[in-house]
Amino acid sequence: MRKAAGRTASGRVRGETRRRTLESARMLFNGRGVARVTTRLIAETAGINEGNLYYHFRTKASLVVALFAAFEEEAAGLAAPDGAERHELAPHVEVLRRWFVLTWRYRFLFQDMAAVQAEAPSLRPRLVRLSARLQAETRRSVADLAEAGLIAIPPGFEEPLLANVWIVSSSWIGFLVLNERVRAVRETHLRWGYNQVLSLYLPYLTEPALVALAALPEPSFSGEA
Amino acid sequence: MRKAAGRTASGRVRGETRRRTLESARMLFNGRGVARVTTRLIAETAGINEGNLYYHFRTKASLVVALFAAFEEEAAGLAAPDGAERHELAPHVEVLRRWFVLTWRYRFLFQDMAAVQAEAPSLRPRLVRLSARLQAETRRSVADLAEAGLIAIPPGFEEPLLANVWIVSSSWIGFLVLNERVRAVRETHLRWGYNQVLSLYLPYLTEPALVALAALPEPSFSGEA
DNA sequence: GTCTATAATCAGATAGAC
DNA sequence: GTCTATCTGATTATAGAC
Repeated sequence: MRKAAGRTASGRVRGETRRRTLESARMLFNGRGVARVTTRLIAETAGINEGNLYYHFRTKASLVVALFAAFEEEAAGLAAPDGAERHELAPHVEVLRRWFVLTWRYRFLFQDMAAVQAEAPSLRPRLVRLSARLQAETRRSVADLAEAGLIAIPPGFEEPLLANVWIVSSSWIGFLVLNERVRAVRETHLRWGYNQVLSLYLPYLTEPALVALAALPEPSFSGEA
Repeated sequence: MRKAAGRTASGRVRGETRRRTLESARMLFNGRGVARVTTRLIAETAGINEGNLYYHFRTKASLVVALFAAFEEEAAGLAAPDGAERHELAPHVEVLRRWFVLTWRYRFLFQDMAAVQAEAPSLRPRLVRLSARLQAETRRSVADLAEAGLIAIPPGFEEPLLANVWIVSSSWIGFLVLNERVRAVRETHLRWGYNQVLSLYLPYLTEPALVALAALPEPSFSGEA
């Protein structure tokens, strides 16, 4: 029997095991936190043997690193609006929405940041850089909106606002998990978090911005696991 | 040689070992997270043997539970202003300050909530209750201030604000740890977090409240470990 | 109450056959 | 690439002498 193209000796699609392992790890990390997920469980969930897992990932930390790299790559595509769009509200809001969908898929990175750094200390500078980049882009967004007369932030209020945006963006899930009995978080929850962040900006939006915001269609948070 | 009153056969003050063990555990948990602190390290820090630690605390979880109980007890003393004070700004702000000092001492409970619940699942309902109680008191504070004309929150803005107050109050430390190289956090940091929470209220304070706030003396966050 | 073993468990990781 | 078998080390916890 001839080997099909792109398949291994055991008949699997090349790269499939690696992909499935990462996917299992991501979902398990999201659900129970990095520290409480064993390589055994990841292998089991991926339908492979633990020894095989270690063939693809020589350490548990390298799994975490690989997932972070995937997140980083997706996050790189999330730039603040440019050109003509800079002075409109909608594109800025859209970036926020996309950021929420992305961070949701990798929520363990934010909910469980301490465990992530304990497991893979080498990620620290990359986490710091990511956070810095995103805060810088948020700052630019706000500046763009201010230029366009869509937001008006009194002097001295901007820095605390930006910090709170980051804090709420990365910690709202913990609130839900504690306060509601949220096990499987769904579209409603994602929308809830998004609205929490929006509510931070609300007091500073000008009348035209509020009108534009009300006119926007409800954002979609199509339910990814 | 006669045994001094209140001392054990080995000459220690009664209850001392237990107290020192708890204190060591609290500081280690604050510094490195519950999951990364071993009973060995706690015993070492407390200057006792590991076997001895297990004489005082039969499980690691019971250490966590004991610390939570201590926190709960201190938190019970933190009630929202009552009587005539209800309609003044200062007492409400003072409660916020005291809350910050307290949560600082037990910050591992908030920074590391997942690990706490993993270690001592029985704490879950107590954590939920505590969170509910504090949110209810915040809600009452806001209602009192609104009655007194010190704060004016548009309809629909209150619930998101209250949630954000909780989120920022319990997650601001994570922001600092990621963004600054904060190892030993000090008075400045505590004040920073306090100001972050205050900044959430700021857009809704009325003119008299802003005047009263400006007149208040700088709050003190005397440096506890 | 405090110590010195030591047990029991379990996670991460490796060796080598297939 | 995948599996079986096994090692190593760390960590919680216990038994029993002092």
